Amino acid sequence: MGAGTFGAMSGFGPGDPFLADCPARLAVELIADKWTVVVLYGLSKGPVRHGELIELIGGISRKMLTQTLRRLSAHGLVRRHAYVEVPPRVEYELTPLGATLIEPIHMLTEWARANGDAVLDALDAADPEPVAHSD
Amino acid sequence: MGAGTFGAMSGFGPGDPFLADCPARLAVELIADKWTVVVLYGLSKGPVRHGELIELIGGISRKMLTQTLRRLSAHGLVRRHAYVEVPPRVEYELTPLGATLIEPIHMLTEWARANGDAVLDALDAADPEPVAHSD
DNA sequence: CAGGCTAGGTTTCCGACAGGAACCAGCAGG
DNA sequence: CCTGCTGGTTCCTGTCGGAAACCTAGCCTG
Repeated sequence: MGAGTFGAMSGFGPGDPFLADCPARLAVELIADKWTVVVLYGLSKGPVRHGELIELIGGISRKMLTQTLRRLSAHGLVRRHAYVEVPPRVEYELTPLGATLIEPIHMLTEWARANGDAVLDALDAADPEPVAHSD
Repeated sequence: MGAGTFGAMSGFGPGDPFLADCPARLAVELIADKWTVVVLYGLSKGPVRHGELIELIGGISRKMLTQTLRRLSAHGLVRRHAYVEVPPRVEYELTPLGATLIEPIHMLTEWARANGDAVLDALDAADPEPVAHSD
């Protein structure tokens, strides 16, 4: 094959986070979750309690919040601090490793803030009537 | 997902991609998919065929690839080129809007490449063996 | 003293979705 | 004639997400 003429497949090497056997794929799939990015973003401002996250995020169930936080904790991105009080108080905070994830996530959310409108506009143009129930 | 009108109380403003009613949340949930990031990354080098993506990604089924590409196409991030040939040839490429997503995704994958090892290490430390019951 | 409250977590049930495999279309070649 | 190549769709099933109820455990209130 020519040099650089067909650049579609030539650019991917064993270090690319694209191939199935690359460890980066695992990390990408780690955060490629419905709630992971939102939860991490919610923790970016400092320690937050369980109930605070529930109300803050809006739409997540207790089960999914606990599950997501447990997974992040298991991956070393979040630290759980359970105070032995009554009523029980549990705070979650980012670990230094988790804090490094805030940067790319922030870029992602910045992109969303800048282009979310264009995405919704394209979605509206592609599917103009999602309300039409003219069956 | 019911985007209820929950009142946010902390330092998150109405423009934050964190609240349920923020359009950026929609965009974040758009890419918070198991395959979306990987597919977009696969398209970042130029037009790619359907079968090429299948082999390149490794692990994705035809259905999920088509579904993911259709969704990205509906959101204006990907453009589909179907050549009327035999055997049929279909190429997908990023739109300019989709190309702007490559930057944050690249940051994400760079983070994954840099910290994926630490994540796996923390995962290994947190769950070394499920038979260790010191309790 | 009994019952309810708070706050985090878990369990159960159910609906939706991801995923695999088989099938379809349409022409070329053995 | 029958198979194969390529992209896509449909069917079936396993798994996952979501809602609500239940649990713990101390304190407050009646």
